[in-house]
Amino acid sequence: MLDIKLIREQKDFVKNEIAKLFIEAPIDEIYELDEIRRNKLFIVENLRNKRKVLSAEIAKEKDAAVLQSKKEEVKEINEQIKEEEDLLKGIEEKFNRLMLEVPNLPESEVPIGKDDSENIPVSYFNEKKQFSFTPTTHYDIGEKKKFIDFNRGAKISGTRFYILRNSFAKLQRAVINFMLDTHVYEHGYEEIYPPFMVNKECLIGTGQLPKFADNLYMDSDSDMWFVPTAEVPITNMYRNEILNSNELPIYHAAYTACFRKEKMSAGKDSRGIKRGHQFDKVELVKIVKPEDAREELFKLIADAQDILNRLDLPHRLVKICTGDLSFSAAEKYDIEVYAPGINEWLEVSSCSNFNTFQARRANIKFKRENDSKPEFAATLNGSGLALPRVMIAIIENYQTIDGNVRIPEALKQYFGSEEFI
RNA sequence: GGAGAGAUGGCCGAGCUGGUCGAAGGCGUUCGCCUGCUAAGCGAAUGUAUGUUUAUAAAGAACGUACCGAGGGUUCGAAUCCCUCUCUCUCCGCCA
Repeated sequence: MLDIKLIREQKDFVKNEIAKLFIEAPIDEIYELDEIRRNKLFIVENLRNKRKVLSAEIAKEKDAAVLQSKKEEVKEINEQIKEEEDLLKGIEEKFNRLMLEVPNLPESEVPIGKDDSENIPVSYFNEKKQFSFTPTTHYDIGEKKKFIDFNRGAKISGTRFYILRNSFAKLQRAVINFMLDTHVYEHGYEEIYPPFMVNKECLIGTGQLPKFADNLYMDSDSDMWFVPTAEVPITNMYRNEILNSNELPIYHAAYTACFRKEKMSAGKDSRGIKRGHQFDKVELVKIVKPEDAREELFKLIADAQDILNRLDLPHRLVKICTGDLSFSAAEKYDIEVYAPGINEWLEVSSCSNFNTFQARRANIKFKRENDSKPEFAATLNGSGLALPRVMIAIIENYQTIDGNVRIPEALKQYFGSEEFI
């Protein structure tokens, strides 16, 4: 959520910034509604004050006739209050609804661009591997060795579900442990195991709702929503809290399964394990002082990249342009790993700085000093990393000519004496 | 799932026979005094959000409104009474 004062005082600037995102937002409407809202609030508050004063007089009034007339007077005021309050409530509901639909403003460093075709790969890491044979895909290897069971996955759960078996299941578990261990022991994150289901407030807090409900699974009679990413439970741990500045920065790393309907990408990426309704992910979340947000973003990106470096996987960093920024993000970088079998750059991480946008929605504040005014904190997050695509990259990059997969050096400690799977 | 108890400010904890209660008291924190140093002692300050007016380079100031788990109701007036919901604790049942 944006600061209403920013819209109130610099409406044209806000409109200009949002134009860079190539989407529409009802800024003019909000601006007008804000003024109407404040006028109405003023009226209501004055009426309430009148009532309060009269009530205090009634408490002291001795004369029965005067008492009665004052009571009547308050009753009339109450009717007015009721009327005005109803109007105010309607105005505020609309105002809040519109405010929740306004996206975050981009950082000035974000390149202007219409859509993902204008994202900019800024740097490349680790050489692509040279193969003496034509590398095949992870799904061919997986099916041949019976380590991925697509048919049974579809049988028990439907399309876009698969079953990992045997060595691939073990590999995935090893990668999860490896990533968590690295972030927790090497990068200084606190490990978190959160619920995989959350209430609606959380999803509003981090910005998935109200706009993106169609990508979320939920239990309709208990207001329980499956998390689409650990960002949601982790960031919302601090919802409605005022943190001490000595608690900042907060670094959290969490493994969760993630659930997404992926309706909008129907038909896309249907082959393999690249895009499913359920996938595992290790997520990094930071809560920091606003002035530190950008610097923390680059540190977070480095932490995520470190996983790929330790696995010796070729990857690149892509700067996301304004038109491809997600709703809540002010600045975003994707990390894409190269998979030689399917010959694609796969997004394994999306690292975003939200500035105070999510904190405003989730009401996450901090105090600089004991006696200073609470301020909104900045939040950031990034995958560190998304499992299926790291699996694809490992399988396809480490495949051997005889159809096996060599276990990467960094993962050996998670296996016994095995060299290949 | 059944029975009962509870939810108050950073924390603890009064108030709950309705009326200067945004809320006693204590602890904590901050500032000042005192003091070889520290501790103790003494004094003062110390919730959040928002509106109006005013002011500034900023910060602010004055006044108002809302908030005692959430939402509704009764009343001239609700932390206090009534209803619904959520959560916590205790006991019983069930269970990975």
